Amino acid sequence: MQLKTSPHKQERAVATRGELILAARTVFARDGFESARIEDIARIAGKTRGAFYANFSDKEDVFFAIYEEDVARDQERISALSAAGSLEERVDAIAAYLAEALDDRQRVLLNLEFKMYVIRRPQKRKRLSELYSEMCVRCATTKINNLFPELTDADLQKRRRLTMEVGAAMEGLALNSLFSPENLTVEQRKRYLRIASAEALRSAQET
Amino acid sequence: MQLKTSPHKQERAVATRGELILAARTVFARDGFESARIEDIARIAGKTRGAFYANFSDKEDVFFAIYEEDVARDQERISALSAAGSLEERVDAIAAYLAEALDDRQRVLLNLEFKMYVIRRPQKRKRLSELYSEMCVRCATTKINNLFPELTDADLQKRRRLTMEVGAAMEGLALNSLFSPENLTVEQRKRYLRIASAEALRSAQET
Amino acid sequence: MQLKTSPHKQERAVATRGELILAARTVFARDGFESARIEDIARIAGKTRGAFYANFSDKEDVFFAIYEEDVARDQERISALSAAGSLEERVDAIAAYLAEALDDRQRVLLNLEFKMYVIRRPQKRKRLSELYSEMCVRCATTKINNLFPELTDADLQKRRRLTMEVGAAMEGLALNSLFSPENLTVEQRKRYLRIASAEALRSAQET
Amino acid sequence: MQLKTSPHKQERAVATRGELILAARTVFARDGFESARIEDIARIAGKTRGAFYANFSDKEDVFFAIYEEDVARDQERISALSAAGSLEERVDAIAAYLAEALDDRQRVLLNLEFKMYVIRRPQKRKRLSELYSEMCVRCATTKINNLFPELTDADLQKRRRLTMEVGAAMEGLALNSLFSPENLTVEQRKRYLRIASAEALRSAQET
DNA sequence: TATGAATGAGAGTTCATTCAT
DNA sequence: AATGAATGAACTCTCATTCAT
Repeated sequence: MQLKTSPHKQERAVATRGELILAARTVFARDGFESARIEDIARIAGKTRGAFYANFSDKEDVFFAIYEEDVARDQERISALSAAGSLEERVDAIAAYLAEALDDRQRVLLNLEFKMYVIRRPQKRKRLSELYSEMCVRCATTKINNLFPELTDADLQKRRRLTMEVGAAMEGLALNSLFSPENLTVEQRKRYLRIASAEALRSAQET
Repeated sequence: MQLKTSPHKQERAVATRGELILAARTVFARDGFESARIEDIARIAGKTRGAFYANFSDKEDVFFAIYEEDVARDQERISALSAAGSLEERVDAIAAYLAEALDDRQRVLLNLEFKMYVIRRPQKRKRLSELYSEMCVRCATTKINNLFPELTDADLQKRRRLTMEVGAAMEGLALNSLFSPENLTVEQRKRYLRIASAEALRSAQET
Repeated sequence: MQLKTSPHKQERAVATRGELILAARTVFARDGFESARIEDIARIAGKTRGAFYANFSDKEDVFFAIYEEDVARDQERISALSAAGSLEERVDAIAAYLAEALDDRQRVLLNLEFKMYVIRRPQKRKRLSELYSEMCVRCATTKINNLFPELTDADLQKRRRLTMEVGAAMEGLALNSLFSPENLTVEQRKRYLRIASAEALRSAQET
Repeated sequence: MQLKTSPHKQERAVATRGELILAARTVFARDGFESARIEDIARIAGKTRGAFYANFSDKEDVFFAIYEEDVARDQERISALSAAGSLEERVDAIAAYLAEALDDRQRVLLNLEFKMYVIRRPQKRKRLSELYSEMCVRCATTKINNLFPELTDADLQKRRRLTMEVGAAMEGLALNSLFSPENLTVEQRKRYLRIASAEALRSAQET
């Protein structure tokens, strides 16, 4: 009943989990949650189904683990954005980050998948409450807002709107440029992103 | 095996098909394409699986039939929009139509589902080519543009952009307000819609 | 939505269900509930797993269906026993019936299996309440007691004891003669049955 | 890799084995052989699966080890019963021992489980032959018979019958009082035990 | 056209068992 | 002797689809 196990084992276990999550990203993005097969995830990770179930309770479990990773990563990256420079420059910095995120096909598809999943299973929100509040935090109260001291604390609601609106619109553009690249180019998306950000920011400063 | 008082066979068949499509909308919107069960569709339509397979070759078949119906319906409705009035008024008319469409949860979910389906199965595009070109038409070359004679035929590309960009952004907003209604209200979406439409239109008129 | 289906289909469905139950008896008796494989049941019935699941919700479902059939059958048979003749003759009739039941290896094993199942899952009793009360009825208040008008209604408790005790003892003998036929022969069981029945009856008649 | 203060390796190994067997009793009695999970056994013993496989070759192996322990224990205890006193007193002593055994739910369930196991796997008898003959010895040729010098050696068969019949009947009563305690109380079982023992003994003395 | 019994491939999940440490 | 990560066979159950009627 020793809880201390050899470092090798622990390392191996962590590595396996990481490989499985990585593989799961590929498969969920490629096939969608429903069509994703555990066996595919395991095989891509170079493991078997058994290894999968040793690390996750079920398919939903990895799915959420991916989301957790993404939330953590985004928060870190956004925190790292510089708060220095003119308003213009800071808008640029965020726009660049968003543009990068939107260029990541896998990331966009996983986000869409996750949102559809939650929309269809409102009862899962309870279990997701932690993740969900993290997401809200990420959207509204993270460092992103510190980038804009022009918006006082009293404007929390507005900052939320700002973030959500621009993010949402961009997601729609990303989805549709995957759906129909001929009609909605990456260039257009970038242009729109700049316009929308500026507009949203401007409107948030009103009143 | 007497047929009762019901009308001609053909009429009944058409009615059955319609009822099945209606039921399929409900089920696809509720469960998503993969999780949708043929039996549920049939039951909601008051039929059995047999009736389903008498009318559609498979699950994908109804799915596309729904899309066809939607494309046709949108074209009709948009054609019916008045081309009279000031630019402002015409923007209003379209915005009102879009707002209505975005308020229809089922419609939004079906659209998302369809797009995800196509994104994941690029090879299906060939089979979808007819539908797909219809969709492009709907997006760019339909009567919607006739509403704006200010934009000359030479600006076809710009008109495309106009439609796609605004539509895509709105879809993103719709998705996210389903995902997180607390953070993105219908009111916000409507406000954003007006701003984005005007901006897009303005940018389309440049040069 | 006609509920009336062709007689052929109905007949076929009923026949299939019957064949599956029959096969399930064989498999449950041979392998026990846990080890019984649905596929074996289906194959022995000449069907596939799908047919099984069209007729039963799960493994437990057939298991209980078998029990229901057995309860019904026993009640019928016992009702048919003649209430005429001397006490001796009536004891003989019941003893003969019990002896027959105990000679049926499959029946004994299924009964044991069912009892073990319930013992280990007390929470299942709620769902089993109907079956369970039927069983009690079968044990205590059925026609079996009418065979012995010597025991007045006031002695219901005693009649219960009579039935349960003898039945239980016999089940133990049946189990052990399956377990160790060399040490406990059928002959012995029959002799013991007569003795125990008479003794139980005698003791039941005592004040 | 220093070994702590614990005693010799061998002693630890014996202790581990004992703890595992103890845990296995709990789990087999609770879940049955098929449903019993090695992991549960190990966890209850405060060990891991590895410890289990270091001590037993497989699940069947512990199962039989339990049986061996039980056989040994019963023989010891029965040997310890006093052969002094009147016939009546000696019957009482044995009846008391049986009553105690039947009150032990775990013991009863394990016994039933073991018997069902063997009934279903006649081929296993070969491997079980040692155990099996031990069991027969326990049933017929142990000290239990020495308690009754009234029964001469010539009556070995009868003594066997005596033991088996009463034991079997009692097991049936025990099973059914677990299955349906409302209908078959412990009191009844005890009463029946006395009657059956006396009757069996009497019949063994005949001729 | 419509029925619904039946098929059977396929997926998720469990768990006895192995093996490197 | 003991650990626990990993294996992989086996099993239950689901459901799109077929087909005789």
